[in-house]
Amino acid sequence: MQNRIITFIERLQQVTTLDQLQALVVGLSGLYQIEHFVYHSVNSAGEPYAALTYSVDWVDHYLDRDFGRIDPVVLGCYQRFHPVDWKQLDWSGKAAKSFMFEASDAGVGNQGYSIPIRGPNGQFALFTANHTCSDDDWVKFTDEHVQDLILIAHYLNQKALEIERGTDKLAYQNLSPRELDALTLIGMGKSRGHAAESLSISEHTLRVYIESARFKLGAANTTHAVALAMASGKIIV
Amino acid sequence: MQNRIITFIERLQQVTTLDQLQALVVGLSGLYQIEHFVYHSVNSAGEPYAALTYSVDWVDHYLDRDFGRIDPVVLGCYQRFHPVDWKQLDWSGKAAKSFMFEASDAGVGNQGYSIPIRGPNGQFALFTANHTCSDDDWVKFTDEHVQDLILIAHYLNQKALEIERGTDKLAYQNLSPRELDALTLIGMGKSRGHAAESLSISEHTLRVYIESARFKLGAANTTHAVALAMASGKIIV
DNA sequence: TTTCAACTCCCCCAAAATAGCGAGGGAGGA
DNA sequence: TCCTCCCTCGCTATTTTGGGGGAGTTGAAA
Repeated sequence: MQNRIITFIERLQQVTTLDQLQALVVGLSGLYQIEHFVYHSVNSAGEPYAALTYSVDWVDHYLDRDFGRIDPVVLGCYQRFHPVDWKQLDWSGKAAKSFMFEASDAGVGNQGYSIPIRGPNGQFALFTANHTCSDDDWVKFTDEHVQDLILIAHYLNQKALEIERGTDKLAYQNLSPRELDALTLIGMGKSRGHAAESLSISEHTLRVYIESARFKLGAANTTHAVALAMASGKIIV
Repeated sequence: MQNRIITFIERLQQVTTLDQLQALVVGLSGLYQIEHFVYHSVNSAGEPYAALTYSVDWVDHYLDRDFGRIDPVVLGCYQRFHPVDWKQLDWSGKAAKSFMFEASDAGVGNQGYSIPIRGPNGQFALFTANHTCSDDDWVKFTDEHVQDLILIAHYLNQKALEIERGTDKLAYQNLSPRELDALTLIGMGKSRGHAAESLSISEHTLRVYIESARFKLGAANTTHAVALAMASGKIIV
């Protein structure tokens, strides 16, 4: 069934707004005869965006309760590269279990398959197929369509980034090489004094870099600056 | 020609070492009748790895001269998500031009198409197809095989990460819920006092969590602890 | 040419974090 | 039962950071 992915790409090419992207994802549901598809993304500024077929109530509830911090799908995929079947995830833990029940009540199917996608500047997105069926049927579906799903995830994210870039108004500040060096060393656990020594500069100069980086990142303190720089992929410790 | 990607995946499944991955990439060259394929990756520890068909001399020269810092392909792809034809990149600039001449002398073809791929913890990889031909022929090839190339890039990176993960020995310490809460709030830029307030505990108690987390993570200070917890996906700020 | 951003260095002092010593109650496993 | 881990709280002294002043060089872009 090569035509479905082609159909999808043809439809995708017509898309120019986030609303249309939402409609496209809803259309996927019909195309593949799968109950739910979810694309959701968190960009470097921490602004979330989603195009999905779940009920509005469930989405509101999810955001309201900040379920992103306990959802095993999100937590599990964040550290993975390869697509993951929900059965492989860690659903033990009280929070995860009660989350699962709530999700189930809200119409989320028992089977899921999620693909993590990452863009520049620490952007992270998930593309999920969700359905209600037996384990065997689900394995059959996923085995048959992994490649389609990977490509759809890729193209969806590409389009989402494309649309967002148009509307992206935050003049994002680039950190200078020295600022990055300083943040990296501090993030590796060195004190200002030691970090300065490593860079062969005075402790004061290092402090200037940290302060400047903090200012550019809008961080409240050094720890925050390191966390923001890491989250946006600017530094790796 | 759906069979080629299937052939590739079949071959990939036999791969268990980095040497075999190298051989697989060389094989791609024959499979698609393209002069060069390059997969190269930089993991979170900053260790590079590459599987490619360029000459050893060129690779050595490239590494020796630290061309990764001026190569327009690397620089351009680092800020992009979508695959990019080399013609779209910025080849102006003295350094880029002389790099291009050197590459050309070393047997690198005039046409290129590169796909950026990103994994967890800031891992970044590039998959490139390189050939010598006319612009028209190249557009024809890329148009026809984008999907194959995207999938190959994805699977190559998946395999590379899989092989690498086998060799990673990071000791896994579990942080308690309160420790995670504390680290998360601190990572979001709160001071100890405010974080304690948010958790409705005394500032002292919060301090104990941070210290305990620091100890478990083997971190030198709070900033380091937050950085380590983020890098290992334990917290999301 | 001017301008601007990045890089480098110095002072002082208040605020915050770290390091050391404690304590006790509750939940769960050996 | 005992032991261990988690959660909670207090005190004091020392070290590290943060915020406020400055000032000079270099190199690239406008």
